[in-house]
Amino acid sequence: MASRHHGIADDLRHQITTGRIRAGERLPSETDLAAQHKVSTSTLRNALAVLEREGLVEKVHGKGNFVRRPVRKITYVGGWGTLDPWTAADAALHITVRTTAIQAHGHLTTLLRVPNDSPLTEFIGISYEGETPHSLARIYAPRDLTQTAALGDEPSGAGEAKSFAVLSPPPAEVRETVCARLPTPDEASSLRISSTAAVLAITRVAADTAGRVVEAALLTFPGDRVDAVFTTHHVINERQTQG
Amino acid sequence: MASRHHGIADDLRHQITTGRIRAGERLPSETDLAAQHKVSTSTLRNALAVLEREGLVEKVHGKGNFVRRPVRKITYVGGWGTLDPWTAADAALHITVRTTAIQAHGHLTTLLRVPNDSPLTEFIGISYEGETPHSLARIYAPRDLTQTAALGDEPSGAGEAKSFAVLSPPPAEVRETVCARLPTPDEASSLRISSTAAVLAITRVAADTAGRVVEAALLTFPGDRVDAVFTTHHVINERQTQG
DNA sequence: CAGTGGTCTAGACCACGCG
DNA sequence: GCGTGGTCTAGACCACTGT
Repeated sequence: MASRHHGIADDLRHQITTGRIRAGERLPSETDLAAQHKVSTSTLRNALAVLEREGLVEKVHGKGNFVRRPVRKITYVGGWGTLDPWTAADAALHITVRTTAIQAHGHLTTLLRVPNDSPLTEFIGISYEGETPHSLARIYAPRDLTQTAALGDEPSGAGEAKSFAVLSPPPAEVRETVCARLPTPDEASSLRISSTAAVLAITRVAADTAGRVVEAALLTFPGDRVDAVFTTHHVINERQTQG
Repeated sequence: MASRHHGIADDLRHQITTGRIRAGERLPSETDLAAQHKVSTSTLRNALAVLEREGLVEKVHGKGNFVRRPVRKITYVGGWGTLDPWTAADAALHITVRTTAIQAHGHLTTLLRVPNDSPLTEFIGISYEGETPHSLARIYAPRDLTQTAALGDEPSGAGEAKSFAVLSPPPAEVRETVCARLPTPDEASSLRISSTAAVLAITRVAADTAGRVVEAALLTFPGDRVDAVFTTHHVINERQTQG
């Protein structure tokens, strides 16, 4: 055994995965667990930290440690998925969106290729599957493009969850930059994940045929809940999907 | 200040980013730092853990805590980049590859769509920029396809570093599944990153026009060193890059 | 208020790297 | 052997949640 706390983590993990302790249930208090395993509370807390990083346990200050509901893997489909973007057409998804009028500044001007202070619409969204958050989105678009087809600010159901897409016609070019990192404290609490768990961050920039950027989306997903898939078709003797 | 150890982390981070302590240098011993900041060693170690997660500090058992060289961001280009895959055509890259003959089993049979025990060639590679590792690759291909154009097992220079591509002609379809997670202990030590830092894992499956899988690659990158970029072009009235 | 987790202490002892 | 980080202890005290 590598170390005492890993052994305890193994034990608890076994109890969780075999259903001895069920999803949503509270674990015994850290004091009790420490006593049961005859270790100090700090050692026991290290064991819990392992499980928390693995996404098996959620700690709630003042209440206890809870077994997380097993993850349902979601697939983000790249390239402005014309198919349903969450794959989870069946999952009971619901989304809350807040819309704000803002002005371009900082990175946004670079992403959208617009001058400083140019008018934008900002959409901030969180999607949930039941109680569990699965994504955070901040989407920006030039304001003159968001008059026609706009995602309403009312919560929408599963079928409409078009990857937070704001525009109806697929743009000519979509460029997605994917990055793995630890969540900011804000993201960790919004997504209810450990601040030491990995998140998948996607920056999606969509442009029309004229090269005008029509949307920039900053998407964040818990790493243990979503994979992103990108498919490229190469036509004979021709590359067509490389920028 | 959120907590004592965050304050100390802030202080040390400031000293590092302003060059007060330079890249590659060793920090004072934990005992000394604890004394300087008038905290217990455990608190000080928590502070260092913060910096380690941020990728600023590398801990080496028995030797000390070292300031990591600042990251040079590398871009992985998706879709079987026909352009240079690392973008870092200028970076002093070098790669070591180990080639083995193995037989398909478990997940590999699914990925490559071959029967159990069918003969494969396995390439295991690590690429370095100077001293710093920046990718791990395990590549599998049916053995009969690896006779002709094979990546030599000799270290190769920057220009040749075709994203560990084993085959010369671009395949008809490339499907890349991207995922953010914490590294396995093996990956953490191979990549010399904290086991609590995020990695970007890409599973790339390439098929030819007949639908035969010609290569499966399992790639792992330190999250703080690489982004992956995927570009999709939609031709008018037609989607052509969606699977 | 009682019960929970969160932070911190001041040590002990072990494991690793290097001369 | 000596200096380093790694693990662990047995507490104290603080902060949050519920009644």
